[in-house]
Amino acid sequence: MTRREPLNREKVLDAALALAAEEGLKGLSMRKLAKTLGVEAMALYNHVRNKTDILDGIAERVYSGIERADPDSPWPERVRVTVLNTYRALAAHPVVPMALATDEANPNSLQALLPLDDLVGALYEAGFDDDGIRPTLGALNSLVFGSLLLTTVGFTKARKGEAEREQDERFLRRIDPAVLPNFSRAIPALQAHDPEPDFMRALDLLISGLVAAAASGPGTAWPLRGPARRRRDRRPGSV
Amino acid sequence: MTRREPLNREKVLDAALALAAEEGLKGLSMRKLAKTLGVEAMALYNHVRNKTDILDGIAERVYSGIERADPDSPWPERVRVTVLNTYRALAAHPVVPMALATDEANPNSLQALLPLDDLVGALYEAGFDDDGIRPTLGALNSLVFGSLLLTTVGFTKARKGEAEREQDERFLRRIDPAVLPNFSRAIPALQAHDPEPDFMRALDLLISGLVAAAASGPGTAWPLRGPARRRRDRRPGSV
DNA sequence: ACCTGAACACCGTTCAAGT
DNA sequence: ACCTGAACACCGTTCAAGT
Repeated sequence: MTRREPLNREKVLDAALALAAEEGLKGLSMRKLAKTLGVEAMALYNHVRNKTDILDGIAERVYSGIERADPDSPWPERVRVTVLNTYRALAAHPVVPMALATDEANPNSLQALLPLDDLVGALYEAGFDDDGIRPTLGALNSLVFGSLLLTTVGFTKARKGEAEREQDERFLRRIDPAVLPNFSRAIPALQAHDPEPDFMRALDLLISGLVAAAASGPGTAWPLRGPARRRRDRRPGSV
Repeated sequence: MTRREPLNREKVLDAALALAAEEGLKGLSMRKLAKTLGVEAMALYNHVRNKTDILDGIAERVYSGIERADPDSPWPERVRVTVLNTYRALAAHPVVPMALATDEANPNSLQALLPLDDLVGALYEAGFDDDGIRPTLGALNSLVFGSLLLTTVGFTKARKGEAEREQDERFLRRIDPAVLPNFSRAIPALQAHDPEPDFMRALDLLISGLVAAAASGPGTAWPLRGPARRRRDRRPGSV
């Protein structure tokens, strides 16, 4: 198989994204990737520093594809749209959140921070101060990553999955309603659904919490506070 | 080095937890694990089915160490304490959320589902119906996993970290306040903090959203709904 | 019953060598 | 300038062999 044009970084990243979509993060190896490009593994190192560089590259690509929200919309809507668009971009390429979570990739382009900047701006406008920004942003980011990882999990095996699914079935049948009364009642409702609508509802739940916190102003921004295992009537000074 | 007593499953799991705490999920290999036990890698297979079995085993251990909430406390407090205790148990052993996220482990003991059962019970009591349980539980789970993964990330490198930290510094200095005005303003506030208090505040934010949704009753439980990218003046079914 | 050595099929990466 | 082959230091796991 002769190749007219030589390889380049963009072609390597294209192929990496395609291979990862097929086989997941584990299946994305330098050797297999090279094979899809009709080349030996070592040839890749002429166009890419190492595997981390590839993962950083695809993360950067996916991040820069995030649509930005209308800057004139009210802040809760801006939060909602920014976070949802981030979710959508990452959900389309599950390798990226996976690689970020395992620290195999790191977001390292400034452009990728634009949606984050929008988010921070919306939160400032909502009235959160510097100390409220951090946990609030953390909540939004965690929701995105957590949702992606929990629903994306096993997406590699998902297609092989005959035996897997049967094992899950067996596990569910072993559940004793006497020991797990609530969970066993919820099992039918917890079966696989389209993850995006569920994410949207979860996000709205969180945003309604943000709205309540913003409305109550500083000092009372976090209801329901108190140390975890001790009862306390006083609420130690928040924000 | 002579050993009086032979190995057993519990000792293997102990050593695995210890090695993973030192070296992270990547550092936990069968060969290295065997070495810490003064044995060859292949000896482990007499006590454990394979590596997945080890990861399942430590996940099960950590999960069964989750303290349960007082069943007589009001439902929002029960949600808060259950989720917080889950967070704490997993935060003490970051390999576990990591292994679950990468699908290298799967929770497969019924006992591990007890906290989840408590959570579902609290949500039913709050008035969520079957269709509301799923996204609500998803939001709580996602918050826990997302928070753990985002703050745990790089915990392996964290101790090596001189060069790493310097690189982060350089990245932050490259940020142009003209292009990322909000984010650059927030940088000081976003610097590393103790993650647990931030998690608690994020959780309280979400719970206040749950309380609002529960109070508004079925049918209007999710404020701020509406399609993502279209502007809308009307807000369907707000609280 | 428990452990080991050699082997197989994989990894990422380096280095000298080819064109 | 770009690619390759051989090699190094790793993986998880199987299998026959040792005690």
